[in-house]
Amino acid sequence: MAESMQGLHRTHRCTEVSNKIIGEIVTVMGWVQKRRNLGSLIFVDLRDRSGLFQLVFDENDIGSEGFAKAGELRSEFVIAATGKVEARSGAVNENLATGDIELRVTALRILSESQTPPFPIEENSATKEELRLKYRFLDLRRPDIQRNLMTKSEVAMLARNFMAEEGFLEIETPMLTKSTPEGARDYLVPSRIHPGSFYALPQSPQLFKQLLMCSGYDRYFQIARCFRDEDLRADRQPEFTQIDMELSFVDIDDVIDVNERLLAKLFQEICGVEVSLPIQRMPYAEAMDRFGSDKPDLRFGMELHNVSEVVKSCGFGVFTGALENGGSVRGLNVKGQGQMPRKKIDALVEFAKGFGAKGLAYMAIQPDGSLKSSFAKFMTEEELQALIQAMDGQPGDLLVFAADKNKVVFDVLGNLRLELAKNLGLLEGNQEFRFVWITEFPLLEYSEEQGRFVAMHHPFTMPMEEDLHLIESDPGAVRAKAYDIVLNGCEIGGGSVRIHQSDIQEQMFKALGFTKEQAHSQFGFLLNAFRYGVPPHAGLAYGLDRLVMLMTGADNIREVIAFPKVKDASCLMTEAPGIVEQKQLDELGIAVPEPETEKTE
RNA sequence: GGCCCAGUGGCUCAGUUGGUUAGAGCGCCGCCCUGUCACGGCGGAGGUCGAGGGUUCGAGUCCCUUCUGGGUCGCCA
Repeated sequence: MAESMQGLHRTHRCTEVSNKIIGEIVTVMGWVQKRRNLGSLIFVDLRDRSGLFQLVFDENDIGSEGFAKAGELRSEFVIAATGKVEARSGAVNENLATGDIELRVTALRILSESQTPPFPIEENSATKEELRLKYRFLDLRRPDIQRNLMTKSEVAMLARNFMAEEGFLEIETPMLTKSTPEGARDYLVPSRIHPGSFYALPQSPQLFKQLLMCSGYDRYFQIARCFRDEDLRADRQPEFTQIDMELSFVDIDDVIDVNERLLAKLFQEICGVEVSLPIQRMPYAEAMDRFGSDKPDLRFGMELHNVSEVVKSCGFGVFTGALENGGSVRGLNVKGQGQMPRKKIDALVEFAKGFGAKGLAYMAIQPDGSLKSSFAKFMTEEELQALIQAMDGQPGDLLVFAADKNKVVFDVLGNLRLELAKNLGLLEGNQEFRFVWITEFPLLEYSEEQGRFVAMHHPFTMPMEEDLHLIESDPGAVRAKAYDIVLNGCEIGGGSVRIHQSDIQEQMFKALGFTKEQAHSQFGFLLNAFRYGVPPHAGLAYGLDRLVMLMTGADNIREVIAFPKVKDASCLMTEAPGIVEQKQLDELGIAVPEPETEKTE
């Protein structure tokens, strides 16, 4: 039944036809969005990636055979229609870019028929994501997803052009590379030729781009696919794309400068937003202190107050206990929420417990100045008043406090701050794009699990010169020449100046508890390269998917990835990952344990 | 691995304290219709209520287990 398109040539996409070419004969091809059959007159909305265009079928124009064919059209049939562009004789459709014109069809070909799709192909789909992803090829026909992917393409194109103009070279790095145990879990690829040996898919091109600097390429960039075998989130997929760059003979300010101009360009072109430069910078310690987060959302206030000093000798054991254990007591002033019902406050306490808090102390200042509080009975009136003053509390405010180790306090209040902003609708209708560079990250953080310091960024991050002397005496206090670019509370990129001096690199490995042998077995090729003349270098990488997610206002990363994985890292459409044939396993020298059989108890 | 939410015709949902034959809108199929664009009119088909087990005279509804999808904590240098 499907017809050939032989002899036909598409002259226009749907919305490329305009009222400027009324009277011309055009051929359009696309999918049937909707048919409206009035008996002796049939309207069809034709869809392609550009939009919709109305076709009119009248037996007087197309003949009885053609008209009968038009009567058979159904949703998602692929057709070619040739005819004359006309101004609409009926009403104009204001909702359509092509709403004032239509095509009077004189020839129709059905290029492909379609079954009725399992869900409607339309904007703002209400369909369950599970079904959309199983039929992703249909879901991808929807205009909103098409716009997202077109935006992503545009961002990549703009970035490429910008980088080229700035003298960056686009150079590919391997997908089959070596596993390094630091960092995220690797996806492994077995080697057929070396049974028992494995490649790893790159978590980022980090080491290769540093080697390119050693090789004199000066300024490198790549739009690079990266892989991390960790659990998924709304903004995390196991494979994702970075805009990755590295520059030689630069320090922090040089990297920040070129990236601010890149961001300004992207947001100007894509979102029509003027990013005022320079972008604010905030040291990590300040971000934690004020917002409890290293990716603060600066679109609203509700900053943390450190009240440790005020409560250090009060009668409330939870507060003083936290301080005695080296922690702190900090609070949020939730303005005007002093009347929040107990039920909602309890929900906040539960929320806080999800981040490791043992509880959440609160104090609701009633409009008449009286207090409803979970801990007032442990404090004197003077202590309470001092605390309220330290929190800038006014009648009608709700004060919430976390007392614990600093990590927990920041975690709890940082997330509570975001949760409250969401609950109270503080960001509703906010169109702002609020950027901030977070700088001076700690170089190392102590891992309880591993019983040693681990690199916060990676082991090649340059310590700040003024902190170098602390690397042995107080490793946790050393700050790094690392920076993240944060947009509206979302980390969209990050990078660092790298170590290019072998003595500092050795100190770093020592601080990480690596022996020379371990360092060499893992990163020998890089350390080797560094013996042959290495320029000072630094770099940065953006999460392209996250960036586009924010630009398009999508609420999860799957909306900007053509073929994403679901929560358990499988693909509902292809059903990957899948079982492979024994022959393949044998060739790779891989033995797979029998699936566990039903336990009999 | 933990916690939370959801699952009822193709799609989106409603379904009361457990009580006849499980409903609606859209879609789909057929007939009619010359200016529709959420076309309209008439008629029709379509459901093991995610699965299994239990309680009960009786389960979409209550209990247990499990599957699927989502969110999140852990994890993500």
